[in-house]
Amino acid sequence: MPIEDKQKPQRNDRVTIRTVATHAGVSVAAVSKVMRNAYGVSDALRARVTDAIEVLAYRPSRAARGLRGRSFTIGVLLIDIRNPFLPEVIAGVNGVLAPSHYQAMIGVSDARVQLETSLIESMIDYKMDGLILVAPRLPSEILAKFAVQIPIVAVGYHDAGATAFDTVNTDDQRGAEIAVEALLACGYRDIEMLSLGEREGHAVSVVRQREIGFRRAMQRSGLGSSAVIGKIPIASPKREEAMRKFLSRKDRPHAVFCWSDLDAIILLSLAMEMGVRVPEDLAVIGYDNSSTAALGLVNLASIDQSGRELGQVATRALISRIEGRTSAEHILQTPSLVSRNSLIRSGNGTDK
Amino acid sequence: MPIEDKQKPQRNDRVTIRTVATHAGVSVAAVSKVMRNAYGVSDALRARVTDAIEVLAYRPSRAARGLRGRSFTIGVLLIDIRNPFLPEVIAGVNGVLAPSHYQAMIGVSDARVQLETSLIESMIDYKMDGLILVAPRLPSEILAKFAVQIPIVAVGYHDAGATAFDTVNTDDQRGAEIAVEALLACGYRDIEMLSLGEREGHAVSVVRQREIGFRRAMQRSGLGSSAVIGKIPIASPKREEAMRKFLSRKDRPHAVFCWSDLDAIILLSLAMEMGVRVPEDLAVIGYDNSSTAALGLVNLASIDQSGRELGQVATRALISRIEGRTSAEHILQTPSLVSRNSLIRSGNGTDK
DNA sequence: CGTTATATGGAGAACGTTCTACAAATTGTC
DNA sequence: GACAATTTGTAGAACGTTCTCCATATAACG
Repeated sequence: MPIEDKQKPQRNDRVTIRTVATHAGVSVAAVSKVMRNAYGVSDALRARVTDAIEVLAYRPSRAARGLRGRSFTIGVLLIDIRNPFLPEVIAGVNGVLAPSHYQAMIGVSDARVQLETSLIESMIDYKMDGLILVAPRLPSEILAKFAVQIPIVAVGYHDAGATAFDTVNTDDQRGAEIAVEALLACGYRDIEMLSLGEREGHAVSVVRQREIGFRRAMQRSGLGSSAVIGKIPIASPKREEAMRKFLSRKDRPHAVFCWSDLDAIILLSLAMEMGVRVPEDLAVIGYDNSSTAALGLVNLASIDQSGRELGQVATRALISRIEGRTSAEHILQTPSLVSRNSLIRSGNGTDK
Repeated sequence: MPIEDKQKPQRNDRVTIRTVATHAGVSVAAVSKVMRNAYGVSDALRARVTDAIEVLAYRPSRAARGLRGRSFTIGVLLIDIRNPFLPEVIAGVNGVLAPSHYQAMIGVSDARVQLETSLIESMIDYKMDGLILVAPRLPSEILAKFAVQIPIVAVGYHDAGATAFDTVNTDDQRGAEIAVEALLACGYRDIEMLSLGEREGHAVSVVRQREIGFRRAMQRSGLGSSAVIGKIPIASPKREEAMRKFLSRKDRPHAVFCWSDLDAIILLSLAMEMGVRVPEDLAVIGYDNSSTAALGLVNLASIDQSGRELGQVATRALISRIEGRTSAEHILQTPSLVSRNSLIRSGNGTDK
């Protein structure tokens, strides 16, 4: 009688690659080969293994996969889940990923550098196959350091000089120019930009890019000297306070370009409260063309950058990088204007 | 000369538990003990290991951890990232998790049962420690089956009879009652509810609960016979079409309770376009008290359920379950009314 | 000083994959 | 029919943890 009878296959109830192998009467390696559809599998073998997988409803353990090879998961890092622009990006990512065998896991950093770092590290520690970082706060050098360990695509991060990772953006400078051009076309000359407070957003952030575009467009029209950029704090209630101050200024301009719909919509609300008519007293144009902007009640003109498309493009870039590309790619989409009543009172408006 | 010189510690550059052990001059097991602060570690040993971890900036691999023990990650499954209510829940989850050593990973199912299943399975395969499912679509039996494999807390899922998993909800029946009571208090008698199309939302969903509450409150006031519930499709453009039809009805009621702010806000917009005055011609009350509802432009009365609190409570429940609780908990929070101009024209309104 | 508790550290077997080397079987070639 | 080339399948070593035994060293006790 053999002492070595420690062959107790059913100790646990989890179906592993070993269960499949036994059931199909083949080796573990064979099953693995079929899974990865590697070279050297006969049709007969493949069929048997596929059947066994089907019957047992086998799912490979992502944890184990991660330990050895790929985990078939890509991590998405969001700076802030509240911005209605971001869900669009996610939708784009999921759309591209759906037919593939990859899946997305999302982390939310709440714009804290600390948390952002630790989430990126976690995703690396999970052996995820690649990362899409949306509007990250970390400086380029740090990202480059991470990019050595894992393929990275940054979205909403203007660093065309990066060699270690890819970037996908809409041309925010151009977007701001379009906004200014639209205001100019309506006849406004005194145009101000409401931007984000100094401490938010670094040099490569979308905000600063939009400022550059704003300045350039104003300059180009000979209005360079009056190209004022107001800085609005990001958090309540200081934000509202700053906007109220702006609205009640004696020398308030007749047109304003807000760096984001988020701010523009609040500005619209406050304007209404304070009896400032839009667009008669003040024309407003935002950025992002969020779903709220499109509401009849709001009717905010905005610069559209398709978040969905951005997500799609970023995902495709990431996959190509995962599959071996090493040279950096820097993709720039062109934004477009969506004109609405906050810019100029249109025919189908509500002022009958 | 020994043939066995395969001791090449620096083959890869990843700092593993082995690197730490070598650096500290102790065994791998010792380091692991310190990490888990298990029994049987002297202060001296702990200090040396801690130092080594610090110096080497060691991070344990989540993949490896998952394979053997816990991964210190909890999965959050969102039905839809667009609903502004959900970010609040995430904020609550992150808030509770931040000081702990747990981290949240989010999956977005886009309300597809297929994707929801596969995401839950993935999270199990990652050996996550627990799951928070927000408004899942899967039937209770399926969730129970998953709950055998991993601790689960369902949010926005009314199944107080579930024994395998916990639920955390606001009392949606009560919320609807509060809405009706508020409308009654303003003197409205002909009240309709605009709910979600039949095919969306199952018996345990929040929508159906709100319908029950609506009916009960109407019945209680002797208005049971006129308690009409209209069903609005969830997707554009059918949604807008149905709402337009409602707004142009000859027998349109004077007050309407929308199952969600999402719909209420669109209704408000269409009402404005069609010249239906709110609240003079039609009073509207929504549900969720989303940030958009609070905008001065919108000014939508709503039932507030603190998403943040829901997230916090759910997270705490999950952690206690991970730590061993096996009896099911079913938590019910009480929602509250936030009155605004869409309900009744208040003094500080804009109609000067 | 011998015996027994107790505190401390380490060996080594999992966990479920991937993937390199290699063996065995089959086919092709002269 | 001998040999090489090719195809097909398998053994078994990683991967980086956790955690159950064990082996010591030290303290306690008579």
